[in-house]
This record gives sequence, C-alpha cells and structure tokens, in this order.
Amino acid sequence: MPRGVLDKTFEPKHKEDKWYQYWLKHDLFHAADETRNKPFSIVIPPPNVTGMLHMGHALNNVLQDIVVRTRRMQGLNTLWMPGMDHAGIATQNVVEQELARGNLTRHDLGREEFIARIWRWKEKYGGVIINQLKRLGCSCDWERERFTMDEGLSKAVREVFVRLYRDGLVYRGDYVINWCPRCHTAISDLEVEHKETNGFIWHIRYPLAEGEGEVVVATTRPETMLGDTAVAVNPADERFRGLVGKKVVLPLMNRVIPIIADGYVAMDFGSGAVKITPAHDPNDFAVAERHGLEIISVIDGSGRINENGGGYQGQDRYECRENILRDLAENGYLAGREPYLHNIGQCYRCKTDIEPAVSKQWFVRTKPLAQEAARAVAQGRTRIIPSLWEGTYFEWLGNIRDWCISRQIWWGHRIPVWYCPCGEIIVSASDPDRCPDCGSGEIKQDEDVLDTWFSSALWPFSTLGWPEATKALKTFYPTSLLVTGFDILFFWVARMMMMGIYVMGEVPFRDVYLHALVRDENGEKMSKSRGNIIDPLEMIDKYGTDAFRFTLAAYTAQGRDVRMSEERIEGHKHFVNKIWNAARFALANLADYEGAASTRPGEETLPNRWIRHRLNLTIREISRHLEEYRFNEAAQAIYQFTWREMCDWYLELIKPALYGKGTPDERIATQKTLLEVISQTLLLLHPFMPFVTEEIWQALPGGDTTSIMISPYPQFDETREDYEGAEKMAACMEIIGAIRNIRGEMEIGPAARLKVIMSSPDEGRRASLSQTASHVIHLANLESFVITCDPEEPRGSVTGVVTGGRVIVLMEDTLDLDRKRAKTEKELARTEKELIQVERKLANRDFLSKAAPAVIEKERGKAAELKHKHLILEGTLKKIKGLQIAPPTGGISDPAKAVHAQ
RNA sequence: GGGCGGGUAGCUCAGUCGGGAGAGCGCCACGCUUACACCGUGGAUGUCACAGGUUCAAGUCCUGUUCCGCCUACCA
Repeated sequence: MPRGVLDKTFEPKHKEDKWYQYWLKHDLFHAADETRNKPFSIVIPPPNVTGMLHMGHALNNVLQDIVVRTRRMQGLNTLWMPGMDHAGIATQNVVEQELARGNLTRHDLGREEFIARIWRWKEKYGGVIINQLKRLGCSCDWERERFTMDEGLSKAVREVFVRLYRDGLVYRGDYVINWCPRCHTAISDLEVEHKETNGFIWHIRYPLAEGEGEVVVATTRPETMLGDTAVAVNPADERFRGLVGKKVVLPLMNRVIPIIADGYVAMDFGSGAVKITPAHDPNDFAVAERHGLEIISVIDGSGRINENGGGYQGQDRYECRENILRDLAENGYLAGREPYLHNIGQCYRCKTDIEPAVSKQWFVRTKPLAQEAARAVAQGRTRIIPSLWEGTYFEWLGNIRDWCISRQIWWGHRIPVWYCPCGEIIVSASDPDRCPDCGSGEIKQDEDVLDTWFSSALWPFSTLGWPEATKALKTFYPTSLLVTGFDILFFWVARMMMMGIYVMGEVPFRDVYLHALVRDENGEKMSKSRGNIIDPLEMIDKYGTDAFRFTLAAYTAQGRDVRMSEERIEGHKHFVNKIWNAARFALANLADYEGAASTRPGEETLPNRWIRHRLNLTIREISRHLEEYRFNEAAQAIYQFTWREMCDWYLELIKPALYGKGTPDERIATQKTLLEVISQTLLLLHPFMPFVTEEIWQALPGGDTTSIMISPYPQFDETREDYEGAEKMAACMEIIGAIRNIRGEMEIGPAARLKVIMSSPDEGRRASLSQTASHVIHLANLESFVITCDPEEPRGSVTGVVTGGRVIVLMEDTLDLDRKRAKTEKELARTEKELIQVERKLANRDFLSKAAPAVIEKERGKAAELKHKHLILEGTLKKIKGLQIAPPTGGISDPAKAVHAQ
C-alpha cells in the first residue's frame, strides 16, 4: 500500500495475514538472550497438543499479547515463550479412539509402536492451535517454541524427579487413590470432579456372629460390602456399648468381621455404624491402618467385581449394586433406605465415576514445597492479581495432600526408576544398563508415566533451557508475569510455584494475573453439549481479529466472568471502521503536509491545544490501567478518546482550518497536530488491535517504515498539560451542546442556520468566547453568533443556560410555544430538584463543619450556578405563559404587551 | 459443611479515595453535512436485591436476610 492512501474499507481477511508474515519476516517477535534493555518475560500456558482454539484460549492469549506488545513498545527486551503440552491422557485418548475405529487397542500395538503412533499423530494433526494463535495476532517468539515431551524438557523432568527422590520428596507406596475405570489409570485429587447426585443411603443388618442381635450399618455404596473387613462405631456411642470387640457376619459373603471403635465415626449420622471397606474408601483405609485390618479389593481396574466378590464376580459395580440390594432384601438384611443427596467423584477427562482403590503409586510429598510456595506470596515475592485469589491459594496450600504423580498410561514421561530382581531400586536421570548393586542387566523400568502436570510445573524454567545454565535462563527467569485462568490455580500455578522455588531457589514469576472464565451470553459455561459455543475463529472470519481482540479486552473486568456475545464483537467492528475512516480523513488532509514546519507555540489553535491535552491525559490513564491489568478500563479509555474526543469533536473542529478557512500557518499547525494525534492514538491502540493499526501506520506520511510494533509507546508528559486551553475549548463545546440541544428539542432540522446570541455578564468570559466563536458557528451551523452582555431575551427566542451565561436562539416565526414551554418546564423542574438538594446540604451545620473544604466549596459553586439557572428559567417560563394567555389577536406578534399584562 | 463472587437502565455490564448514578447495545426523533449510514445530532429510561446500622454524606463501609453462580470438602 503506497503512503498516504488507504482502501475505502478495511478488509481484515486480506490484511491480517500480510502483516503477520511481515512481522515474522522482520523477526520482530524474537527476544535476544541478552541485551542492554530490561527484560520482560511471559511463558504461555501451553495449550494441549490436541487443542483447538476456544474462547478461553482466545481470552488468555489476547491478554498476554496486549501486555507483551505494550512492553515491547516500551523498549523492554520482551520474550513471550510459546509451546505446547503433551496432555497425557487427552492425547492418548484421541489416538486410542482412532485405533478403535480399526477395532484395535493400544495393547494390540504394544507400547513402543503405540507411542510411535502418537508421535506421528502429533506431527500430522497436533499443534493446529499454534496456527490459530497466529491468527489471533499473538507475538510469541516462535523460534523458541517448546513441547513438554521434547528432549530438553524431558531431561528437565528426569532431573527434577531424581532430585526430589534423593531429597525424600518423592516416594512410592500403597494407598487408596482415585482410579478411573475407563482411562485405566490413577488420577490426582484435583482431577476428580464432584457432581451432586440424588442417591440413597441403605441400612443393612449385619447379624452378630455369636448370640442374638445385629448391627445396622448405613452406606451409599452397598456393593462395596463385598470387601468389608470390619464395622466401626464411635467409642463414645452408648448404643453400641458392649458390642465393640464382638464380631458380625458379613451378609451374602458369610465372612466374620470384627466390630471396632474409631473416633472417625460420627454418632449423629446414618445408623452410627459404618461398614469398613479399606480397599475402596480412603477413610476406611486409614481406619484399617490404625486397626491392622485386612484389605480386600473387590473391584477391578475396569469397575467390575473381581475374584474376591464371590458369586458377583464379573458384574459391573452398578449392576452388582442392584443384585446385592435384591439379595439383601430377599434375605431380610435390608433394614431400609432413605433418599440422599451427595457428591460423586468423576474423572475430569471422561466423566466416568471414580473408583477409589488401593494401588501402588508414586507420590510427591507436597507439604514442605507448599509451605515455601505460600510463603513466597505472603512475602510479596509473587503478586496474585486480583488479590482475592490469595486466600484460595493459601487455603489450598495449607490443606494440601500428597500428589499422586504416576499414571498407568503410555503417553508421557516415563518414570525414571528401574527395578532389579535383586530388589535394588535405581532412580536415575540417565538410562542405566545394569544394576549398580548386583551388576545384573535384568533391570526393568517402571511401567508408569508421570502426571502431565508434573512437566507443566517445570515450564517456566525448563523452556528456558534448564538444567543447562543458559543465557536465556539467566536473563528471563524469574519471569515477569503469568496470565492464566483461575481454574488452574491449583493444577498449575501453585505447582509451578512449588517447583520453581524448589529447583531454582526463586519464584517462577513476579505477577500472576488470573482472568475469568468465558461464558455465553446467558452466563453459562460454553460446552459442546450445551451447543452454546462461540467459535473464536468464526468470529475472526466474520468481524476481524482486531474487533474480536478489542472485545475480549473490553469485557475483562477483574474478578468477573466474561460473557461473550456476538453483538459486542460486531459493535467493535464498527469501532475498527471508525478508526479506519478517521485515518482516511487524516491522510486525505495530510497529502500536502511537508512536515516539520516551524510552528510557533503561540499560534497553536485551541482545538489543537485541547486535543493534545486530552491525549496526554489519556496516555496516562491507559498506562495506569494496563500497569494494573485493568484491561477493560484501558480499552474503554482508548475507545472514548478515539471516538468521542478525537472523531466527534477534534476532527470536526479542525475541518475549517484544514480546508483553508484560516491562515496558512494555522493549517500547517493543525496538520502537524492531526498527524501527531493520529499516530499516538494508533500506538495506544496497537496492543489491542495490531493489524489495522499497522496497516494505517505504514500509510502515514513523513516517517520511516518502522513497524508500529517496535515504535515507542506514548508517554505521559507533565509539561504538556494545558488546562487553560482545554477549559476554553470545553466552554465552547458546552455552548455548542446547548444550541444543539435546543435544535433537537425544538425540532429544528440540522440544515436550518440559526441566529444565536451569547449573553454573559462576565467580560473575561466574553473575550475568551470570542476566540472560539468560529467553532460555534461552524459546529452549531449558525448564521450569526453575537456575544453580548445584554441580558435581554428578544421575543420569539429560546434560551439555554450554560456556565456563566446563556445562549439565546432566535426563533422568530418558527417558534413553537408549546414545545418551548415543555422544554423549559422540564429543565426548570430538574434544576429545582437539584437546587433543593444542594441547599439542604449547605444548610446543614454538620456538613459545613465536618465535610472536606473542597467538597463544601464545590457545593457552593454548584448552588450558585443552579440558582442562576433557576432564575433565568423562571423568567423565561413566565414570559412564555404571558405569551400563551395573550389574546389571539396579539399572539406572538406583540409579546411585550403580553408580558406586561401579567 | 466451609469459602468466594454477584444482584445497578429494556439487555450485557462498568463504577478505584464514601462527596453531583455511567458505558455499549437496544429504543424514539431529526438528518445520506464532501472520513465514516459500520455514520451524525438530540432525546427517553434507575426503589443501585431487601432490612437495619455507621457517617455531615452510602451503589461504595459494617451486620443480617434473600436469590443466583462458582470453588472446595474423607460424615459412610
């Protein structure tokens, strides 16, 4: 596109790819390992390799890009580290589904072949999301792109595991873990979703083994009774006094089990007696440990009853439940049931009901790590924004339980542990070929892989090259900021804190900004099943990336969900169009601008002074908002400035000067300011709307072809404040507003040129207003504009009250008295109401003695102004009434008489 | 069970230090004025969930109530 020319309309489709390629070609996203400039770094929350861009990604990455682009323009050595997560279970699921279409399972292929298959899948289909991020305009340093399973990161994973093991922070043992019968793997507590479900509590009779009597137990899961090894009651429970130590017969199984006493049992719940199934309930497991009970697993890895379940073997756990209930009832063991609302744990991946099961797994001892992670935030070494999440963070870390990190799947980092038949356990970062103890070559590596989040926890330093002491690591760690959704505060953020501090001895990031979830316009979570998904790419196709990005930013208020609606995006497409057309207007009027013409400050026109002042303040406002991650406020500020101030007022105000209605100097001065204002506005807009701003930027006259991406971000400059000029302009704008208001209310079309008198008793004000008279004439479309001290309102006029005076619009024969009366009455009523309020305040002695002086002063000023306004309006209304009651013959033609007749 | 957030215009939501209730969209009226009808100008619209309290002054601070939403949790 040649300089100085823009297409009639902005076509995002054509321009977005062009500029993205341009930025790539000029290597503008790349951060140097070392520069003199202060570093700024963000690591991307790595999307799953199977991921497709959804609203959550879009929001997350647009916010990051806004910060990154701003910092880069501010001259920091800015790194946005991109990459992807191997997403263990999710990815394995995808490839297994693919196999299932050919009626194959991973076991048919074998481990090695299956993993090879996943890698091939990854090369072919994985990472679609990376290109989608590019469409969002993300300015990641793609040369550094990493993958959690790549060589370097795998090395980091092993290294950390070994360290943790040596420090006694990783251990292996048999515990009740959360087992997903569909994924066939253990999952961590965090990966269990709790779903409220209507169920029942069944009461079951367990007869005493000796003598008469029974104990009634209460349970929500009767099928687990197959694995019961005790019945527990509270030691203080009178009802069971004398029974503790006796035995009961487990119905249907005819196994004799003891009655034990344990404080864990609540006396006021259920029947007061709890069946203990150590293999399938974490609490029962703990009870069993305390009492040395037998542990009998009765449910296998697929959720079926195993060989310990007697006649129920082979049945699905829920099918078995029905059968057991039937059998219990038939044999008189069922004492009753009551409806019960409780929570059932489900696998967060596949929504299958979790089966708690005893199993040998690897765990991270989290307590010591969590303490440090909490301390770091408490000491302010890392800031959590918005701070209300701090409480949640501390709460979780304070009650943290050990982290089960082994997974019985194949896709992931295989646990770097080898077992020798001699009993030796080898934990090593590199593959050993024989047992260091007995020298045997028969060693076998642990079959399990690590939880995906284990490698994610290392992301801030593993991506920078750790365990190598790279320059990048030195420069960019700790990272400056992490931007992510609050939903992974525990999954990811807390664990990065733990690992970062443990491995690096320093927190992984200075600031953590937690953004909200994106919901649909009804506030519901977007999901495929609800069918309420808004596809970001579809929005981009329809409205352009810039409009879409701006929308995301504009509605990201801290601590609140983002409710996405298509209409909002459309609205911001209009904003893009507005910017585009403002630029076209500017370019058309800058065609002959030679630049750098000497402008003496004294010749600066008021509109120029005003807009510069406003721009300067807007720069400060936006910078402050961005500094504190108030994206919505920053977006609103730039929107208001661009549209309401620059377009609505400034561009209209300067048209006469540009069209040569003033002096040549004025014209050049105005061109200079126009170019400056447009440029600065584009710079401010760029982080939000990278594409349209670049397109315009490169068409601007004068400058070189440096990308806007690396042009300096505007800075607030105290010395450029100009309240005097701004106030003069504001007074002029108020008058224009008052005249327009009268025009509207009196229903005078915009084409009619009006005669207006501006009356003010203040000589200074009159002088100042005369400076801006031409603007009033132009923007209010006047035939004449007279400034006078004469308070007389000519007959047939309509008056508007402004600060320090009034504007009188001459209507002559077009005056509609009813309208005028209605308008005046309405305004009078409003003024009266306000005046009463203010006067009541000023009459209050407590107010006068206790309120801040500035507040009182303000109220006094307000009172004076309102009184003045009230007086004028009253007078006007009186006159109108006089005219209206005048005899028909007199009418408007003889208003003076009518007035005096009153 | 514990914790957090929210209830402000028809809709979706801002509102930072307690001091004259705002925006966008929608709606009404008038206008195609040579950047833009994806536009301009003007206009209408509020029991700031409810009840108390603190204060000269409360959408804003405190207490309680209520209705939504979310997170978290080993009473079977």
